[in-house]
Amino acid sequence: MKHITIKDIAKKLNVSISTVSRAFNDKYDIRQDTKELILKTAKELGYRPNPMAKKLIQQRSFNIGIVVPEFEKSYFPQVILGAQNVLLEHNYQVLLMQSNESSETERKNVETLVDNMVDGLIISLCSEEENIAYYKQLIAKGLPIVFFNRVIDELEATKVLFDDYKWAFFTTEHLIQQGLKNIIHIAPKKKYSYTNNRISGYKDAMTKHKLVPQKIIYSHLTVEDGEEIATRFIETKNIPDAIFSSNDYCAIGAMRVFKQHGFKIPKDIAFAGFSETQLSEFVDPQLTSVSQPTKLIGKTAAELLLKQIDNKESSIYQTVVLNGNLNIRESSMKVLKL
Amino acid sequence: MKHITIKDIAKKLNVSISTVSRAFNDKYDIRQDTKELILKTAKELGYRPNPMAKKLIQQRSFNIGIVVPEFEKSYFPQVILGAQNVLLEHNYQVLLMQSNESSETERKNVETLVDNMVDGLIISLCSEEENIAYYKQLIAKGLPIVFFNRVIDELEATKVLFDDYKWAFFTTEHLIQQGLKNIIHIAPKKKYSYTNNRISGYKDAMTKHKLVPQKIIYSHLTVEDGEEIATRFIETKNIPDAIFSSNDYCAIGAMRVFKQHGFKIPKDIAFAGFSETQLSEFVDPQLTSVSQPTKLIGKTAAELLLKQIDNKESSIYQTVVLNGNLNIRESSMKVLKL
DNA sequence: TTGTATGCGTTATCAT
DNA sequence: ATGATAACGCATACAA
Repeated sequence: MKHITIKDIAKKLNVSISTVSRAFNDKYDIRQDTKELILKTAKELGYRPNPMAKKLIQQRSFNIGIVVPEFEKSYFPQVILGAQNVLLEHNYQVLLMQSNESSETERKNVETLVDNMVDGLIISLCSEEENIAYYKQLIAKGLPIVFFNRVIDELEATKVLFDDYKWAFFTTEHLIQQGLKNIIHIAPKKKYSYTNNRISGYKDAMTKHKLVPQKIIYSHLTVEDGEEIATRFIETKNIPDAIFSSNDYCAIGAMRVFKQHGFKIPKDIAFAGFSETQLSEFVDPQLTSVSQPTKLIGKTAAELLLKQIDNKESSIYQTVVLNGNLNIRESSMKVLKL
Repeated sequence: MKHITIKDIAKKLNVSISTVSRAFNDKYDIRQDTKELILKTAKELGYRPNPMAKKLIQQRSFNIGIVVPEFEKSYFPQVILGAQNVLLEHNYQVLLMQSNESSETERKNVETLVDNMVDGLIISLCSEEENIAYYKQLIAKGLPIVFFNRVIDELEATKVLFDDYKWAFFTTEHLIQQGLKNIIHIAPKKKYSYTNNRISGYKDAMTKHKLVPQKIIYSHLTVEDGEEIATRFIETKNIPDAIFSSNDYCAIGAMRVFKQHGFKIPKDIAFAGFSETQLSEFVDPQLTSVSQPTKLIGKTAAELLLKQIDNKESSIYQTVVLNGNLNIRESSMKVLKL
C-alpha cells in the first residue's frame, strides 16, 4: 500500500517538490512544458494526492456530511440522493452516517464528521432535545449546517421543511369532502416539530367544517400499532368513518385488520396516510397519502449548504418550506356516506 | 472553527507536546498525575484529536468504507446496518457511499475512500466487468476488501454470498409441489454471478420433476416490466401455471395486471418472488418470496473484514455462503391443479 | 519520566 | 520560473 507522493515525482524528474505541487495548483507560475511533464509522469506513476495532507494544511476537506436517523423507510435514501447529486456536481464528496434513531450515535456521527473537517453538514435529527447545545456551538463556530425534516424550532439555523400543517389540513378536508365525519387522526408519540403542525392541520380542517369532537390517538406508528388500534375499534364496535394516520405503515396495519374482519374499504371505513412510502401504491386498496418532494428536499438542502459555505460572512439563516402532493387513491375515494 | 491542539494544552500546562501526546496513548511511560492533569485540562478545553494528523502519521484511519450500487430498494440499508453494528463495536467509523448503479461513480467512490485511507472496504458491485483490474490492484496492494451479493467470480477475494441456486431450486420445487407444471422464470437481463445460479436452480428443479420445456424471460425486473410481461401473456391467451420472478417488483407488477383482468391468484396463476422486499407482505395476495438474511450478510462481511485487517500477513480469501428462507404466502399456496 | 527532534504529504512563504 | 523551508497536528525514536 505504498503511495506515490510528490516527492517521488520530484526525485524522478530532478525538480523540487514545490514545483511538482505547483503543477497541480494552477494558481502559481510554472512553465507550461515542465507542468505538462510533471502531470504526465504523475499519471504514469499513478500518483494520487493525499487528501489527509491537503486537509491538514488547508483546514477544509471538500467533504459534506449527511446524518439521518435511519434509512430503511424509503424517505431518507431519496433525500440523500437528491443532495448527493448537487454536491457531486460541485466536487464535494458526501459522507453518509446514520444514527439509528439514537441521539448518542447522532452526536458521535457529527463529531466524527467535524473531526474529519467536513465543510458542512446536512442533518435530520433523532430527537429535538438532546444535542441542542452542541449544535448551537457548532453553528456559533461558523460551521455551515442545514437541518431538514426533523428540526429544532428554537434553533437559529438554515432549515428545509415541509408544510405539514397545510397537507394535513388538505388531507383531512379531502376526507370530509368524501362525506366522512367521524375522522380519527393517529399522531406520533415522539414529538417532532411537524407532529403539532399535522395535528393543527387536522384540527383546523375539522373545526372549519364544524366537526367536533376530534379524536387523536398517539402511537409509535408501526404496522403492529395500526393493527392493534384497528382491533380495539372493532372490539368496541366503535367504527370511525375514516382514519388519517401520520404515516403509511400504521394506516396499512389498520387497513389489514379491518379487511380481515370483512370491512369494505373505503365504503365501511376510509384511510389516508402521510409521507408516502412505496407501499401506498401496492397495498390493496391503494392508500391515499401525502407525498413529500424527497429529492427536492435533498437538492434544496444541498444548495442552501453550498450557498452558506460560499458566503461565510453573512450568517442569515433561511427556512425553505416545500410543497407536496396529496395522492388520492382507492382507500378514500368516492365514499359519500349520507 | 479554531481547534484546540495538543500544543495549546502543552503551553497551558508548561509541558512538552510529546508529554501531552503520551497522555492519550497509554502505551508510553508517563507519571499518573501528569497524565490525569493533562486529560482533565484537555477535557476542559474541549480538545479533540485531529484525525487527519493522526491518519497522516499512522497511515490508518479506523474508517471502513461501504460502497453499494443503491439503497432505495430496502435490501442494502439492512446489510449496511448489520455491518455498521459490528464495526462500531470495534471502534471503526463507517463511511457510506452509493454508486447509483454506475461503475464510474463506483470507481470514484472507492478512490475517495482509498485516498482517505480507509482500513478496509465492503463492496457490492454495480457491474462485474468494469473495475476488475482496479480491484485486483487494490487487493494486491494488501487493502482488505470484502465483496458481497454482487461479486466477480474470477476475482480472488473474500466474499459473502447467498445460495441462490439452492433457493431458486427450492422455490421452483415448491411451485411444482403445488401441482403446477408450466412454470416461467423471469431472470435479470444484466448478468450477475447470481443470475446463472438462480437460472440453474430453476432448471434443475424442473428437470428433476421431468418438466420440460422450461421457459426463461429476460427482463430488467421493474414493476413496469412485470406488467408488460403479464399483458403479453394475456394477449396471446397463453397463461402459464406460475411465474417465478428473480425479484419481487416484477412479480408484483405482473400480479397486478393479472388481477385487473380478473384472474384469481393463485388459482388461475401462481407467483413467487426473490430476495424479499417489504412489499411481499403487503400486496394482495401476499407474495411468496425468498428472503435473504440481510443483516447477517452485513454482519458477516464486517466480521470477515475485521479478521482480514487483523492478520494482514495471511491472505487466505474465504467465501461464506449464507442461508435464506422461502416464505410461502398466499400467492402460491394450495393450488393443486390436477 | 520527560523533552527534543523528525517525519507523515501537502501547501505556502520566502528566497533565488 | 524554480528551490528551500516552514508550517498543519500528531506520534515516536532518541536523548536527557
